[in-house]
Formats: sequence, C-alpha cells, structure tokens
Amino acid sequence: MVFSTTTQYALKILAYLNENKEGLSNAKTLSRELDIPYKYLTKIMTKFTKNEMIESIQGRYGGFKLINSKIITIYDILKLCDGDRAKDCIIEKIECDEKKKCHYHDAWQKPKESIKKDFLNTNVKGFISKES
Amino acid sequence: MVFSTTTQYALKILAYLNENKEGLSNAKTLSRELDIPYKYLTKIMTKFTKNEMIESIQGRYGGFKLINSKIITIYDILKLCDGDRAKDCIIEKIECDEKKKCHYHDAWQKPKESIKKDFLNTNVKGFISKES
DNA sequence: TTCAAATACTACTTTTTGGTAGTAATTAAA
DNA sequence: TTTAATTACTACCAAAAAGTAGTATTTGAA
Ligand code: SF4
Ligand code: SF4
Repeated sequence: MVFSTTTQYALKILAYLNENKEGLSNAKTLSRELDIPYKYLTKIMTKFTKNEMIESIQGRYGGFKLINSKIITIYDILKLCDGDRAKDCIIEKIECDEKKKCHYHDAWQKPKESIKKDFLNTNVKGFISKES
Repeated sequence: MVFSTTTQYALKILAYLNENKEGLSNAKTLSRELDIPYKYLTKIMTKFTKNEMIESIQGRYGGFKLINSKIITIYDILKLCDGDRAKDCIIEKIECDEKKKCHYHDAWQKPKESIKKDFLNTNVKGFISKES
C-alpha cells in the first residue's frame, strides 16, 4: 500500500493553500517551501485548476488558492492523481459478493471503513466529515 | 492509496497456496488459475523463496508451498514487494512529533491503526493477529 | 503601452515498474 | 541413466510515473 509521489505532493500543496486561505500562493513559493520540483509542481497545479479543485489567477501577481465554497476530500485527490489505480479493494477480482469472497475480504473491511470514513471522505480544509 | 500490481499478485498467490496447504502448487498452475503472467510470476516466486516466505521444491514434480511454521503478515509482503515505498505515513515529512505535526496527522491516525492492527499485522494463513 | 512575473502548453528525458525471452540447473519417475 | 517437467538465473523490452526544458499566454503595475 502506497501513496504515489504525486498524491503526496498534492496533499502537501492543499495543506499549504489551506494555511494561506487569505492570500495567493505562487508556484515558485510552493516549490521552495514544499520541496517539490518546480516544473512538476506547475504541471500538477494546472491539472488541479482544470478539475476545479483550486482557483488560479494568471499573469503577474497571480497564483493559486482554494475555492472557499468547495469541499475536497482526500479521495478526490487520489482519484485525480492516481486515476484507475485508486481502488477500494486490494485484490480486485471482478466477481465477488458475500457468498463468493476472497481470502482477504473480511480482514480488509475494518481498515477499509476507517479509511473511507475517517480519512478519505473528509474535507481537506480542516477535516469536517462530509457525511455522518 | 494504491496496492501495486506486484503486491496484488503476491496476495493472490499466498491465498492460493494457503488453500492448497497439503500439496505443492506449481508456477504453471498458479499462472493459469490466478491470471498472472507466467514469467513475471516465477520471478516473484523466486524472490519469495529467497526471502524464506515460502518453500520451493525444484525439479520435476516440484512446486511451491507455504512454510507451516512461519507467520507471514500482509505488511511483510508489502515490504518485500514495494520496498521503501511501503510506509506508515502519507506525507513523509522527516521531522514530526505531537508538537509539530502536519495537517493530516490526526485524520490519519485511526485508519493507520486499523490498517496495522486488523490488516497488515495479521498472518496471511487465516488471519490470526500477531499481537493482541 | 511596455514589461516583468506569473500560469498554461507542448514536448522531451529519466527512472521505476511491469513484463518477456532464452537458457541453465535440478529432480524423480520411467 | 535418460528424460521431461519443473524452478533458478541473466538479460533484455515495454509501459507508466516522475521529472525537465522551452515557449506561449496572461496580467497588472509602472
Ligand atoms: S472478496 Fe472483497 S477483498 Fe476480495 S476481491 Fe472481492 S471485494 Fe476485494
Ligand atoms: S505529522 Fe503525522 S501524518 Fe504528518 S508527516 Fe508527520 S507522521 Fe506523517
């Protein structure tokens, strides 16, 4: 179980933007402060912007900031960064239900629930759970 | 959060060997039954054998089987398959303690505990927890 | 209107992971 | 002792992720 480099970068970035809610953060600063390669960072930022995860202001004195009204969960980030790889199940058999479950299914349930509830399904800004 | 292809293969293999505790399972069968590329599988198996995770019998009528006395946890598999990538923390800041923790630390605790206790730290053969 | 500093875009290179190919070594039954 | 089926070894190839380079576009202040 692994968090991809890109996901780790993304989480760091969002945490930073959350700290700096009021102002704009520019790529140069983010790169320096978070120790992320500048060019790689800008690539990620553009993707975020396109997916309306954050807002970008172009031109001189531009930068990035969180969209105040928007709830972003860690799961949203995983999906965006890792795409298909971010799945709920370890083994990924095509057919499985209660009757025909794999060796790991039961052991996987508790961690899975905890991940979804406490971790994935919470807002990045301050961690207020989306539901329940 | 992602389980690498190799880890997924490994888990499937160990589950299969566990089903077939009595006999030997050979690479050809494992490859066919678990839908894992034959050559890639044999590569993994050799690594497992070298790390004494399983036992291999060479030559005709050979194959692989679990070592009865041995406890293998899912975490052992992760470490073997993913090496350095398998970590306990998402963000991997170098310096962090209770006083200086990152944005995600608290939200990460519960899932982390559950993963370690219920999932990672349990024996692959039937999931008897190693400790507590 | 000019210009400097910022994001956006396109294309490439490097590193890591996943997968293949071919051959050598091992083994037990015939 | 021969042989066929098996694991082990070495080397390579392909695909994906991570990182880099250069240029175009945008923007607000001077
Ligand atoms: S039985 Fe459960 S753990 Fe196993 S493959 Fe299906 S969903 Fe995943
Ligand atoms: S504070 Fe906790 S979650 Fe954050 S980097 Fe450190 S150990 Fe990881």
